[in-house]
Amino acid sequence: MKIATWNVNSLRVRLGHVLDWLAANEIDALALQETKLTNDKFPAAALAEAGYDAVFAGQPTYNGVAILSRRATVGAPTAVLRGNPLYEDPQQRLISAEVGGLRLVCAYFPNGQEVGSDKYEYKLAWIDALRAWLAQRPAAGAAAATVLLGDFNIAPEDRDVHDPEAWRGAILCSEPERERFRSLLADGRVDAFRMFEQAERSYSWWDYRQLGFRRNAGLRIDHVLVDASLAPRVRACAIDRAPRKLEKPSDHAPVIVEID
DNA sequence: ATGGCCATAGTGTATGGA
Repeated sequence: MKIATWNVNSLRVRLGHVLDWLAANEIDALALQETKLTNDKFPAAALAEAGYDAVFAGQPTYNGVAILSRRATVGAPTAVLRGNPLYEDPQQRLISAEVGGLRLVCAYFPNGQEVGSDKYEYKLAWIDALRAWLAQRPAAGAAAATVLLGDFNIAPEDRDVHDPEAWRGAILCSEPERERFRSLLADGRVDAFRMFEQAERSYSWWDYRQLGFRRNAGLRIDHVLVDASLAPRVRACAIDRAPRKLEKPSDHAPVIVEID
């Protein structure tokens, strides 16, 4: 089963890229972030035409998340939950559903804007609440194993940053953010990307400015965390840079994980 | 020199992203 996550930075603008990419890569489930669409504008019909069922949680202008599943291979998403029951949040950043026997949790972590700002405090509180909710899930065996995937807006280590000194302590790289990423792992998850040999300077986001992609001036902030119980079934994990090379790309590349 | 781009709402230019 091939599962992926992609911050598309407007599904309206990127729908063509998403459809082309799904067709080319035989993706069974796709977690989307920053759809930037209200639910009435979600392109469910076009996706259905392409063979994908969708569940989504949107709002005007900002945020917005969705989970797509390939009808022919894994069927429609079930047991859909929007948001975190432990954390009232008007921002649509979280949607979860069962697909192909796995619990997928699609997350768009807050950006945080600047260390010490109100948005930064919101980011940390949002992550703490996510952790608390995930910890409440029934014990393994009683429910589907979980894949937590999305745009975490955290570069976990210096090797995930193109210029670690320039980014030292900055938003996306600050120690409190990294500590929270590590705590999500310590709770019993594995960073699927780091289970495998990867090229040095592997990133999932590149700034639109300053020829960021051409210079590979990027960050690895999009992640797939699998429950430790799932790790033996993970066959591969990779970042696909191809869509970042297209005309009018998202600034993020998709991350694909293959699970038996 | 610390910005440069992109999307949205909406038709100016501000906000947010990372």
